[in-house]
Amino acid sequence: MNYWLVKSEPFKYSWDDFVKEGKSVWDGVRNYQARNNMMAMKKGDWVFFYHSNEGMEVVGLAEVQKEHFPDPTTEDPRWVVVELIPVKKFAKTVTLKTMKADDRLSGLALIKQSRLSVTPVAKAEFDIILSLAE
DNA sequence: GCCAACGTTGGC
DNA sequence: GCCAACGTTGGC
Repeated sequence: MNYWLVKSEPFKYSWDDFVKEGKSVWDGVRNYQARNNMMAMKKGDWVFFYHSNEGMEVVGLAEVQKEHFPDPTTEDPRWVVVELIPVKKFAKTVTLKTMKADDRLSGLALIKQSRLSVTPVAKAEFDIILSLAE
């Protein structure tokens, strides 16, 4: 079981859009590192849903429903997508500010590589963020 | 709106 | 294969 974090700009695709649709094919990723992370996702892995730009906070938890398959939005065979389903919206969102202020989260890939749209989350980090969300 | 960080492209 | 130029992302 692995843990991840995906970013989305809420005015493009928000948590509410995600819940409304009931699932999401995570397409449009055009970065090798992010792609590699998606290829490492397994069905049942948990994924934090983070709002970038506006909000800058983790808003909910998703689950990997389908492991990687070719990105239907491009002919280019290099790119893949995964399918995610919403699990739950957090009672309390966890802001970037909060995570940055927490020493235990100083190694978080989200913080170290702020431009990467799909990042891994260590189990310890996952547990900490989850505890902050309740 | 600015700018730092970083990835990609293309000329040599 | 190097590196300058350029584009994009995302925090502030």
